[in-house]
Amino acid sequence: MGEPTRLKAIAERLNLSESTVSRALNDYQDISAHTKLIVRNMAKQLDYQPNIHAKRLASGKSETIGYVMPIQEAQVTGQFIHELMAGIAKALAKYGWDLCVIAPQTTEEELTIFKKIARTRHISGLVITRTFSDDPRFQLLQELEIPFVSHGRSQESKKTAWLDVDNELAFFDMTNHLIELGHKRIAHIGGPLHYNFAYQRRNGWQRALKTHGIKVPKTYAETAELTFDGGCHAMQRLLEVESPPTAVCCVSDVVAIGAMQALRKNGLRPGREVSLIGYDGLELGAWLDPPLTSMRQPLQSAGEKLAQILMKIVESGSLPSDNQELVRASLVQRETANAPISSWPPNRTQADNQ
Amino acid sequence: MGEPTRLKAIAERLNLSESTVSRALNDYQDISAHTKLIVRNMAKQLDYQPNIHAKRLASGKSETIGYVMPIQEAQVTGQFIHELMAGIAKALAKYGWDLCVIAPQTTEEELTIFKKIARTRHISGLVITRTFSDDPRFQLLQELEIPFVSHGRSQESKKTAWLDVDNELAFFDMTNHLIELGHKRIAHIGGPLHYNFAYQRRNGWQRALKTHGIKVPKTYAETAELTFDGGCHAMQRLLEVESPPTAVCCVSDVVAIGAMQALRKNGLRPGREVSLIGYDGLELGAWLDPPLTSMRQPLQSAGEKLAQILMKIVESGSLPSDNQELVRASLVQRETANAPISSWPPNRTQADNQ
DNA sequence: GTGAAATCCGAAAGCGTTTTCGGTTGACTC
DNA sequence: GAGTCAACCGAAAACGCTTTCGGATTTCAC
Repeated sequence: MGEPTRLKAIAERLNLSESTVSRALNDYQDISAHTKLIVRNMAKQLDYQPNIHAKRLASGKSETIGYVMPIQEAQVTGQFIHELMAGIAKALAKYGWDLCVIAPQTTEEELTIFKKIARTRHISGLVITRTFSDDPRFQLLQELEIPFVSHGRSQESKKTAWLDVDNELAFFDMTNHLIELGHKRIAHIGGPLHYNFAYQRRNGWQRALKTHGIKVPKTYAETAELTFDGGCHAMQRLLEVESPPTAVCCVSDVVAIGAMQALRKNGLRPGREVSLIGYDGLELGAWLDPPLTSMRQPLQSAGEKLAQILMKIVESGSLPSDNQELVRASLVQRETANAPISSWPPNRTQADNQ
Repeated sequence: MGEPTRLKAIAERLNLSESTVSRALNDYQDISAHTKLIVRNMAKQLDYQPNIHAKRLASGKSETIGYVMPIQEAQVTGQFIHELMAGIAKALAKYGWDLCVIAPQTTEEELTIFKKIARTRHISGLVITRTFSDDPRFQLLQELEIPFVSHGRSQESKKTAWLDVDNELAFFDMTNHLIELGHKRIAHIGGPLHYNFAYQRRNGWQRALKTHGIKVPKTYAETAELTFDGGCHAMQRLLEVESPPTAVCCVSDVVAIGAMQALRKNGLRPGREVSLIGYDGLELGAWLDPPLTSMRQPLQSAGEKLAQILMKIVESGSLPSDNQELVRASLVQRETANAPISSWPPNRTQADNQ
């Protein structure tokens, strides 16, 4: 392909200095419109692409943002991550920025990498996901003065930029949907509360119940690992309480799928005896029998927004005003959320039944 | 955090020149062992991290490889991509290389990006996946002299580097497994043949049948889109042929899951009347009822190997000897592949039954 | 017609590395 | 003691861009 075109080549062809050409291409104010025009035309003609390393060295900017890919701990996060990354990459590409993937194996390694980035500055901003209620990354990144935006909040994120789904509202909506279907015995299978979203989701469920004056036994607030087995066990426990629920709000689709399994093992059909709603809107939920009703948040657009927020922060050097955004999840109606049936629970009392 | 440490700082502290320090850190032969030692110690003490842009500019190397993230076309590729990327990133991190994600929206855009990379050279090598039998990328990348390695082969990949699972062998193994269970009426739901792997997988199935002298009607070779619906429809067609199969080899898990659905709709249970084996080993297969038997290829290690092969190519400037590698998939035994039962197919003839 | 301001561009100094090319030592040979 | 050869290290030139600073024009007001 021969040597790539350099600034010098353009300058020589046009009898201009390299600095003029550079400023013309970067749209400086002290270059005449005419000069800009001929420079740009020549650049296009020669298919000029600046040497990115020279540019970044000279300008001190890296135009690269890093995405911290979560460790392969929870299940089926792949789809989630893929969509989010696609969105991020898309938005960055528009501005010629690069997306660099960081895949730490442990939390300690992650923090070490942050420190390294703080010194090298070859990555000018980070997108982090999978936030915890008590997440050490927030403080460290602020100390290191690394611009970042998180997908999901933390207790530490009062003054940092984030984009999050309104988990509380999502579960409020979800629970209301079940109430509208006629359910009163609505349980919740939540996640470990060190996940910030688990905390919020449980709150949304509780608020909906309270709003409608529905009281449920304490045993209806279950907690599970965010896995198939976790959901399965939690559902099993719910079936063994004195008067089991007629509907369950699950913290994630995977947990819900585990819960479905537990129902089947007990000879019950999801959506008949016990309604179930998951969260994540995984497409695989549609392939189950019966297909899983769920809540879905937009991921690709979330990725795009994350990238935009972060680029703003990097460029301005400070937090822009609209640096925190809450998006609303929407219901994906499939077949596991229906009206309660009279034959369940078997030992149902008259009072419950009214 | 203050200014980062520069080469200069180390040089001044030790009364050495910058060039000596640089060469010491890069392990040049003309620097004494003693000097190297003190330089390295000082570098560690000052927590020196070279400015990557200066380094890349001066050396002309970018130490960055790109991963072309497939477009969101087929389903549940997310998990697949995630694992592969994790492997790639892990291997690269060991050598301080960066992983840059490229997410083209269309095939044309992908090719345009390649051309741009060829000029800027800010990415020194590419990993591509989702290869097609007739894949234009291979020729273009060779023309542009961009080092690359593919996950999966193509007709064009005779002289390029790749890592692939032995699809043919996998389906040979898979089919043999069914034969050993006693099946003779073994069908295949394949994918569109412009996918190279679809072609190979079908061949593996055919070879196993031929090896055992088993003849099946032409109608047993089904083709489906790589989606849930595709699998569902293909299975439906298989159930409608004159004497339906007792077992089906599916080109992917998603297709197999679709096939399961079709079976259920016809009142049949996967693994009882009709055995089913998928391919990909998705963990979600384990959550189905019944859990889906499948074949699994190692992905994380594949990612690592891809990275290693590519780094070698980039560094050596030519193809190393071991630039093509075939890995073997292994059976994930779950519950949809069992011995045939006598009551199926309903109109079974004596000859079939022996 | 003069001075000031505005407009436009070039020279040159970086940015922080790598790498080539010589030069200075000291050891070793005869 | 002159010459040879390693072994080490420093000077300086890249690498290709950005950005500051100042200089040359032109424009404008008076």
